Amino acid sequence: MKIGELARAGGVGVETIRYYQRRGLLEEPSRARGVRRYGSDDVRRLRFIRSAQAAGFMLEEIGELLALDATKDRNRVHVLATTRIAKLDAEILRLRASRKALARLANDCSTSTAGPCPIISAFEPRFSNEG
Amino acid sequence: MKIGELARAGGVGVETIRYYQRRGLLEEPSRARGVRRYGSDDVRRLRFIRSAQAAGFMLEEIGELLALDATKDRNRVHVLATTRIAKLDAEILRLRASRKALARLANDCSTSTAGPCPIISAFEPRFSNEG
DNA sequence: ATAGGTTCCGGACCATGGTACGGAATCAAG
DNA sequence: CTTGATTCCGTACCATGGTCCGGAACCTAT
Repeated sequence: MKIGELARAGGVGVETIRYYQRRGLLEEPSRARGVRRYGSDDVRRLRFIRSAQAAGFMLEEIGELLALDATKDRNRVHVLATTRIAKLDAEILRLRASRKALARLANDCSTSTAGPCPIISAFEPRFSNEG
Repeated sequence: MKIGELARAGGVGVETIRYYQRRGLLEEPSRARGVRRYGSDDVRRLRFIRSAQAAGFMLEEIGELLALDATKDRNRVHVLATTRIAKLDAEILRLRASRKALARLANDCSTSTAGPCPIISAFEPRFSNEG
């Protein structure tokens, strides 16, 4: 299996494989006359990376997950997961607050057809504070 | 008012002001012997930028908002806002999906104390597919 | 006048996760 | 054996929003 096949198997680009190797997420495989040869382990590892990414882990954390032992290092894995959940929660709250404020403004903008745009006005201390 | 005072008034760093000027978000103010002098308009504009950022707009969009007229360009503002809301919604859904999957795994990890870590296993096609 | 704090400026650098480039070598098919 | 696709490699570049650097000029207080 050459790099292009691995990339297709994992749904990523060739450059991404090479990037993961530089990052240490994928090992440098054996080579036949200079050309890297991969096996099913590499496909699994690549899919692990994509799964963990989908769960919100950063590549650096994924590197640590890959280095851990599923049987021995459960505590550490659990810490990584709960930390990541906390970060996801914080980010979701932030986005929801933005969403809410913006939705209200957009609604005001639709209902009131005269005067200055409420969205612009809301951002302008000139209108809301100074008069 | 010099750049440092403006920065403090807006709760940002001096470099951020200069960056916004490079980006065209803040105008280059008049100068006294080479030193930029700012007024309350600049503080308002800076606060506008921070407010719009808090609502999830990117700097490029904020540049457009700043160039628009609150009275004439209501339609355009409304489009920018609803587009931004859609992007926020998509991002929130993505994060919530990650959050949900990860929370379930972390819970499994807490409840089952034997065997391989469910979080690692969930990412490993080896465990879930191949046996 | 002089010391210390600010400002000015372009350009480099940070995180994050890739993507693109260009020339050489190698691989697979005819 | 030739042709065209693929691989290899280091390096530069992309988006996004800044942050830092270093040396020169300026500003303020004493």
